[in-house]
Amino acid sequence: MTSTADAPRSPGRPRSLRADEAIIEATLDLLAEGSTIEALSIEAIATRAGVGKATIYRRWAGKDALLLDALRRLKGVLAQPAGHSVRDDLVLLVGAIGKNVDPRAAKIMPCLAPAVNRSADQFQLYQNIISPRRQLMREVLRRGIDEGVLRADIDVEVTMALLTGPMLIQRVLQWNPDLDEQTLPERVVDAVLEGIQAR
Amino acid sequence: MTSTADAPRSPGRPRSLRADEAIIEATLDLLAEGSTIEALSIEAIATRAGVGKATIYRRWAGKDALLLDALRRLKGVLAQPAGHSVRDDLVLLVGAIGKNVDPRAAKIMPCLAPAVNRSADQFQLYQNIISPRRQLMREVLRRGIDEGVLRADIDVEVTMALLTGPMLIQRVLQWNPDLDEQTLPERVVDAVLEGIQAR
DNA sequence: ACGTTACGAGTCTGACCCGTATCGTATTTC
DNA sequence: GAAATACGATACGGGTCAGACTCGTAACGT
Repeated sequence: MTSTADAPRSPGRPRSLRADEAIIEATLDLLAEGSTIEALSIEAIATRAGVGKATIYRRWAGKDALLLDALRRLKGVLAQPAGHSVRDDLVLLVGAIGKNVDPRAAKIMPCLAPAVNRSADQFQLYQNIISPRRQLMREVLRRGIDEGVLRADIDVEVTMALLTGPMLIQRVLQWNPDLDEQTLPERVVDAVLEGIQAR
Repeated sequence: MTSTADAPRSPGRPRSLRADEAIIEATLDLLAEGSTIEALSIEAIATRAGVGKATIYRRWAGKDALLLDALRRLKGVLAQPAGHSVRDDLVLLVGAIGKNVDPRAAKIMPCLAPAVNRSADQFQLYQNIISPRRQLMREVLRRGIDEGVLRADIDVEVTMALLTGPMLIQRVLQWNPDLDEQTLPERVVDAVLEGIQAR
């Protein structure tokens, strides 16, 4: 959506790539600093980026379009499971939940929760981001079943929720301040693997 | 914070209880209809409640104070586990997650996620609401350990996250649209009890 | 009856914001 | 060098909102 020029040749001054960058960065910075999505104003972004408002409107139709591009920048690379031990792969994937390359992401993510449930567009964007990660975990679980490490009768989708949920509520909602986030992935995976029932 | 009169005796016209009620209800209605917390204006609340703005400012210092009172109203009664089967009690508690007496609660809850992480006050309010529920689940788990139904070496806090997380991400974030919310509590509890590992 | 306080409705000032337009200037192609 | 397009800055009309204020009225105590 941005101005990546594959246009044949345009006369006149070309758009500044630095302005593109500055606008996106300013948007993410402001969000990470505590501004909520709707409190975020184009004016504030322009000021922060050292850019005129017109420069923003020349590139994006409005706040939504800009946010879409800005948030796209946030989604980190997918974790790549090693493929040896199912248990270790799951620990890796669970540990990667809510952990993006950009440190600002952690602050921004909780803000998206409301938007996600109120706008179909944003819900779609959200699903686009998480569904490849779900797929990754799904494959590891299937592999575990094939290898006989996991029971064949488990519900894969429920199991994914089982693994993802605890990590997500902790990282996004700070559900239980006393839980140690560092060791949580390991403990979650092991607990789900072994169950809690006496036997 | 409201005007519940335990003041000795005040001269003049007493505050209208109906106004209190109408204001709170209007606030919750507007939130449930899709307004976000910060898009919510005192003016809109006053209009909706059929009340003058001054009547609101007479009772609350500002939007935050009003919201605090309004949201307090939302938190439903605690589910009361029967105390017979640990498994059934857990299903009950897990099923009660995010299910409040007020149907508006489901729509409003996701909006709180961002607020919770940005304001210490609201984080405290949030913890106040969920910590008694956590305690309830903790007791059931401890009972299970005492009765020998659950393993003695489980980490109770992690186990609670295990049970709560999947339900919460589903109800609040609609994490996986394909998961059936009705049967989820049962399936989560059983999966956590039995584990997914082949044996 | 009278003072006190609350009521709904409305007004007013000062913010802030959106999205557009218009400056003078800078950078590119032809 | 001329036309075209970009730039940052700023001004604009139109809008919403917070809070404090003012009405005339209503409900309470003494």
